[in-house]
Order: sequence, then structure tokens, then C-alpha cells
Amino acid sequence: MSSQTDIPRKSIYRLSIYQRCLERLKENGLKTVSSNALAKAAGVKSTQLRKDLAHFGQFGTRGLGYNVEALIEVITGVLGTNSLLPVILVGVGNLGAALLRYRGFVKEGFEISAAFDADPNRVKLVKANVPIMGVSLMTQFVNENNVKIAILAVPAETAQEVANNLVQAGIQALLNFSPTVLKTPDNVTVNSVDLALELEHLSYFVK
Amino acid sequence: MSSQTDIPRKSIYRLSIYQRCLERLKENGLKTVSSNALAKAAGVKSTQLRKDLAHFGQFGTRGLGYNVEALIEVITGVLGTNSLLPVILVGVGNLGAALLRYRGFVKEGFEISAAFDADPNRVKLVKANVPIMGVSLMTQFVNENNVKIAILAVPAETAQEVANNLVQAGIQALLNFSPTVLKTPDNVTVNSVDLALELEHLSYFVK
DNA sequence: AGCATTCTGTTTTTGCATTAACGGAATGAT
DNA sequence: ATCATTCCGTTAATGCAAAAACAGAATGCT
Repeated sequence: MSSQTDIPRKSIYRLSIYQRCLERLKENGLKTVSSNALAKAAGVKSTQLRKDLAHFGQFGTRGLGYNVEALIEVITGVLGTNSLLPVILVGVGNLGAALLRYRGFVKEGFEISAAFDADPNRVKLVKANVPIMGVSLMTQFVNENNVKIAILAVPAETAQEVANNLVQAGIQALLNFSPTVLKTPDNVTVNSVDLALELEHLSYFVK
Repeated sequence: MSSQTDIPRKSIYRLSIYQRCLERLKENGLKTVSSNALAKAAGVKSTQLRKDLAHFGQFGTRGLGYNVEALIEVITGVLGTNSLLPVILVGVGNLGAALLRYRGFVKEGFEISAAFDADPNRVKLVKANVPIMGVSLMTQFVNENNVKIAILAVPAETAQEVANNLVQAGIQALLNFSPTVLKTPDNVTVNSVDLALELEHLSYFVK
């Protein structure tokens, strides 16, 4: 695989957190920030922050810290969130519909460019400013619009099948909300969010 | 802290996954399952599964495997999901409302017993079979109903403040959907799900 | 009954992420 | 100008989770 492989996925994840913290600092007019301050805001140790950044180069100046705006640029470039990738949503059920309306995505610079559902009736029921189509058009759309990222919010029973179709169509990254374990090729990155599971395993920690 | 501490959190998390797989096996009429088969279903190595279970005792029989039903009982007992803990939701916005209606929780045996929002108008707008109240009643409700788990779906700006109130009221575990880093005491378990972040960091993996 | 097979539970090893320690560069005060 | 302070980047050490290796128990077949 590419050179992306040897950088820990957790580091990549934290990069997103750093970026969000930096945005907030920028809003507050901060020009520079030390690794210590930024780390504390992100909830990590300063050494870890520096190590994470070290994977990509050196961006700070000793005795001073990091230039807030410059570091935002760097992280944006690394993550590739500057190019505004198209994202599709598959499964416009209860959860899927909420994700369509969710403003958090827009706030972070994402926009769902189209949604798909197996049930053609549902296509009209959900009012949204995003085109909702039957799944039969999915592959074509993915190909024509060069879509690489998909959000999966279909029932567990059909999740694997839909995922297979998406991979077949050329999807490279999946954000999976279906409560099931997806099997995909190694070159496809899957990120699963299982809401019920997240809640369930908290039970263990209450006395 | 209690004896819970020395067991890796990731193991606890996987326990929930195992349980879900076991439920499916049970539905299919399977009586016993080997660590190999169950591990494959859960997407982990068999050694890891056995190690995870070993933290709590020994439940399998060599040469045969695990009794499906018995293992479900064990995991349910360990996680504490047999006692049906009350859960509250704070923040009935776009995402919060969806979580209220989300059937995945019910399917896993969870039920949101009450919801709260800062905006009293919103209280009536969302139709649900769950009582929705103003946040001013939150502390009282938590105390009276001995609520230990809360789902947080408020805007980032107010998340920390609300979390503080919840902790003050006696909440021990938080499922946080607000896009911010929460600071809480060590005896409070926080599980953050940041939807935009999950999507954002996928960008890195597309070529 | 004996033997091969299956499969668990534990120990050992490996690998990797996190943390700590250190050296050096920039700044600002005296 | 010198010194103390701040703070980054790198290397070394620690810790822990994952994987492998192994030993022992149960089963079924011959």
C-alpha cells in the first residue's frame, strides 16, 4: 500500500481533533500556540502532539510554538479536506435522514452530494435539499461523480451486500452506522460507528 | 478505583460485539460455537477473543467450544445490561431527536427514559413517547430515578457546562455526541462520538 | 482402550503506541 | 551581550495490547 500505511491511524484521527481546536483558537484571534496549550485543549499529552506532527514534517519554531493559521493549512493538506470530496449517503431511514439534516457535517466542510435508498417510496417522503434516488442508480452516480467516500446507514441485514456494491463501484472509504461487522478488501478503509454498542459498553462502567 | 480498572477498555468494547454475534448465532439455532468461529464473525483473532473472556473466568469446554446461550448470559452479566439501566438524553436538536427515535437502542435493550432541552419550546415540537422537559428539571430527575448514564447531544458551546451539571447530579457515564473534548473527573467514563470527525479523518485514506 | 483431533486457557513473545528524557533553537530580560 | 526561559524535534525507555506458542482437557473414531 502507499506511504499512508506506516502512519498510525490514531495519529490521523487526532489530527482532526487538533484541527478543530486550532480553528477555535483562530476564531479567538490567537496567532501562535505552544504544543502544550494545544495538547491540553485536545485532551492529549504535548509529546504525543509533537510526535503526531513529526510524521509529516516540522512546522513549529522553538521557543515560540506553532503558527495557528499555518498549522491549520498543513493539517488540512495532510487530511485532504481542502479538496472538498463528494460524499454519498446510503440508507435514508431514521438515522440516515437525521444525518442528511445534520449540520455538523456542513460545519466541518462536508456536504452530502446525494442519498440512496432501496425503498423508492421513501425517496419522496424525506424532504431535503439533496437528491434522493433508488439504489439502482448508485453505481452509476459513484462512477460519474468520482465518489470515494460513502456513509452507510442501512439495516444490518443488508449492510454487507450494499457495502460490496459500493466497493465494487469504486468506493474507498466507508463510514458505517449499521450494527454489523463489515468485511472489505484491505484497500478500503472502514470506520464503524455503532450507536447501540457505544451505549451498551458504558453500562460496564457504572457502579 | 474498582477492579474494573485493570481490564482493558477495548476488551469491554469487544464484549459487546461478541454478544451481538452470539445473539445472531442463537437465532440461527446454534447451540455451541468455537472461539475461532465466533472470532471470525466478530472480526478479530481467536486468541484475542479467548483472552478477552479470560479476564472474567473460563466458560468454554475444550474440544467443544462455548455454549452460545450460556456465554450470552455471562457477557450480559459482566456488562450489566441485564439490569436495564435508565438512560437520559440531553439536547433534543436535530441529532438528539433522531436518537430519540432510533430503534437500534431499543433493539439492544436500551430505552431512553427522559429527554431534556434548554429550549422550552422545543419540548413540545418533537413528538415522542418519551417525556421531554426543560433542563432545569434535569438534576432532580437524575437523582430521583437514580440515572447513571446520559447521552449528550447539545451544541459544542454548552457541552462542557451541561456535562458538569450532569456529573454534579451523579451521572457516571456519558455518551457524548457534541463535537468537543469534555473534561470530567476520572470516575466518570466518557465515550465520545464525533460524527463529523469520523467522516473527516476518512478523507486521508482516499487516493 | 488408545489415538488423533478439536479447541480452550495460559504463558511467552512480539510489536507498537505512548511517555519520558534530552539536546538545541529562538526569544526576552537584565 | 549574556543568561535564563520557553518550547520544538528526536531519541530512548516504558507499558500495554495483540499474536503466537504451548500445554491440557474433552470428544469421537478405530
